[in-house]
Amino acid sequence: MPHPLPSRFKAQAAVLKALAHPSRLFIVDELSRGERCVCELTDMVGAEMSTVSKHLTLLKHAGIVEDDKRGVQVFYRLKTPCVMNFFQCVTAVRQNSAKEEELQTR
Amino acid sequence: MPHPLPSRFKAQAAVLKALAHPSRLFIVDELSRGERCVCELTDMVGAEMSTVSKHLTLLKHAGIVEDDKRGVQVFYRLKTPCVMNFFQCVTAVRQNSAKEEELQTR
DNA sequence: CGGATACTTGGCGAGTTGGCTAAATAGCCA
DNA sequence: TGGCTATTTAGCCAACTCGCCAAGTATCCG
Repeated sequence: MPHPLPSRFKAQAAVLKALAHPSRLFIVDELSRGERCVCELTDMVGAEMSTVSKHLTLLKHAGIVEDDKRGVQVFYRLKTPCVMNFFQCVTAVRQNSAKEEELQTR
Repeated sequence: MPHPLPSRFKAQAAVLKALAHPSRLFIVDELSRGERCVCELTDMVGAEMSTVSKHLTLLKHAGIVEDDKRGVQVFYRLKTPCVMNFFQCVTAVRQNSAKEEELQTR
């Protein structure tokens, strides 16, 4: 057994994995504009509430969001606002690839 | 059918998904210090070369790295240097969660 | 040419993900 | 209490991921 990867990469990958889904990315983007309850997010995502609830649980376990029960509703909000910084770079990567594809045209 | 998620989230999620694996994160981190050939990365990752090659192909398709064959070797390098900005925020999320867990101790 | 080295591709198996429906849980109000 | 609404949990299944080994391709060199 040569080298075990530093556990730092495992932990970082776990956070990225939590973000690596269109619905979860949408949710994070939406929460960057303020807290939302599960039913609001459910309407916007366009999936079953149980599915959205699972996505939120996953984001919570990854340490990206936190929740807060008020009456019969549960409100979620971002725990680490800088999460949105991701988007800038992800967009840069995408535009880069788009440009490449255009150039290739072979 | 209520709302289809903007395709922007799908594309962004694809990039994050490519990064969301410990070995690939390690590779990207390593490439941020300069180009490397597959055999160098293989030694460092500690997996079969075929496995590392597959990770590199995946990163290439995501538009994160590009390659360059020189003789019998293939060198990979980052296509979008800002990819490393991710790490700062991912680390912040992780420290945030670590703190939470410490506080909870219930 | 044949052989060695560097890499990629194909295929398989174990494990994970993500969606759904149905059932359970919790809070509010009559 | 019962009924209604909001949410989570459980269970199922199809699809995907990731590792390995084996086989294929490409380049260099003798």
